[in-house]
Amino acid sequence: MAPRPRACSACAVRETALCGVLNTQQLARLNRRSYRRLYPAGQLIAGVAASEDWCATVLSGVIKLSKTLSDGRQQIVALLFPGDFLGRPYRAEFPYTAETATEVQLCCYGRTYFEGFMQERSDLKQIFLERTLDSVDAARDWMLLLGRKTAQEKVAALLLTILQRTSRPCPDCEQGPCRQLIMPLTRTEMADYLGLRLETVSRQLKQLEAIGTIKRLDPRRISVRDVDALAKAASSDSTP
Amino acid sequence: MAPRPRACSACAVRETALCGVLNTQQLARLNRRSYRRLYPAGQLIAGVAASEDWCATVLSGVIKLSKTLSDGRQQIVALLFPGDFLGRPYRAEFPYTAETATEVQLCCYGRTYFEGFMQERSDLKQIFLERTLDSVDAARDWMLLLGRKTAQEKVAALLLTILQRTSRPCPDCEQGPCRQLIMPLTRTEMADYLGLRLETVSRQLKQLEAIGTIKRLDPRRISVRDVDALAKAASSDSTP
DNA sequence: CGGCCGTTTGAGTCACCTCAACCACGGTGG
DNA sequence: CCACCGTGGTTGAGGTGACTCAAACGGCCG
Repeated sequence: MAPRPRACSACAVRETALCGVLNTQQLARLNRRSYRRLYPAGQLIAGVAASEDWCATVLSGVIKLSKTLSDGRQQIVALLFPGDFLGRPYRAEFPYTAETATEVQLCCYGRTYFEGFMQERSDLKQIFLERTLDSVDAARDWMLLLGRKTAQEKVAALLLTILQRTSRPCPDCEQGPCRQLIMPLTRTEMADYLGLRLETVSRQLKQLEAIGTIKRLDPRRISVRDVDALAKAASSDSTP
Repeated sequence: MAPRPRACSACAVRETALCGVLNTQQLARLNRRSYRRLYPAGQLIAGVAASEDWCATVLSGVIKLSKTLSDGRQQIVALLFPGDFLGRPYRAEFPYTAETATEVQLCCYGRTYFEGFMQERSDLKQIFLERTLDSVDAARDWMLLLGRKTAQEKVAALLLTILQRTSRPCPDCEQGPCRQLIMPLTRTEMADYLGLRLETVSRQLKQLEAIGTIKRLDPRRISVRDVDALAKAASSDSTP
């Protein structure tokens, strides 16, 4: 459940994670206070009730952050991919529910220790700040989607996001406009992220397939025949 | 258009703004490099095309940040009230459209100067970071509203937000459960913030009045008869 | 084989949108 | 002083995109 830390130099997210700015010596210090955790898919990581005194870097897998209304209505407010940061520094309570969408591996640190480390290493804090600013932008982009886009555009936009965050070449047709993606979310989760019902998501996927933009290989695997058409279907905002 | 700076000690947002953490000496230094701007209501402050090299603290009034799709669909992604920060440090492009909802007074600084000042005064940067983290939370709260709440709940939630951010005692009935608010937004703007149409906003306001939760004094002035009922109508999230 | 889970598909409904008329208010100019 | 607009808000009638309910499908596992 908590394997011993391994060398940061061999870390899968060495360049993309926050700690990418640290030199080897600083990295070694942080490493000594870090520990790994492995969660199966569909597991609660951090709730709201429990005050969370730790934070982490995602090494592998996908985490969903969600908020729930008292009557059960749920909204996924963010997805965390490898290299992303999980936690809420400077605050004991974590204001979301964090659950694994797939199997997830984390590199964890104590929250206050990490805060102290940021205080010392101002460049780390700087990167953290810039990432937080990016999170604001991402959340606001998604607000535009939730408030103003049609079901069709929402589903297309989600496919695009997944494609960008987990780019992998399509085994059939190397490079070119065709790409394959593996959806880390169930239909219900996709709906909870898009502010839709699962049936609507399913129907929109069918329609995107009907117009030739994508092809469903199986419920989880989707081949994007035409990335440009998908981007057009998503009305990727330009904010001119 | 750009009155000379005045003493920070007499500033209306002295305690609530970012610069509240600075001591008088540091404040004086920042003050020397700041200048004020006054905008009438309904004015474009900062666009997307123009690279913005300045940022500011809101002294008075309300600013809306919005994003627009190429076909004109618009979503307001945030409202800025007195004491709030406007701008995007560490980036030349400002990713939103900023417009005044009411008359607005700003205290402006050069963007790179402000960045340098944050670098020196790490406690300023700290506060800025914590505010940015709060912005993420606020945006995600609104995502829940946009994705999962009904028109009725959305309108109620907006009234609550305005009430909280611009609390003023009701002239008729001092304290008690009754409060009055002055809506800084038009119906169209309310709709753009809530992901609705203006007609729907108008109808929901009527219905909230019909059930006795609010009373419309005139289009801009609303008396909240029962704040608890309004909070209930808004399904204020608990995330249990 | 049988049950379960996630997904798909269909039919009917409804909350919100669209279109359109009307109203109240404030400014302008004859 | 009043006729004339223009703007923002309200109200009504009708339409529709997404939801609701329900059934059937397919893969997986015991």
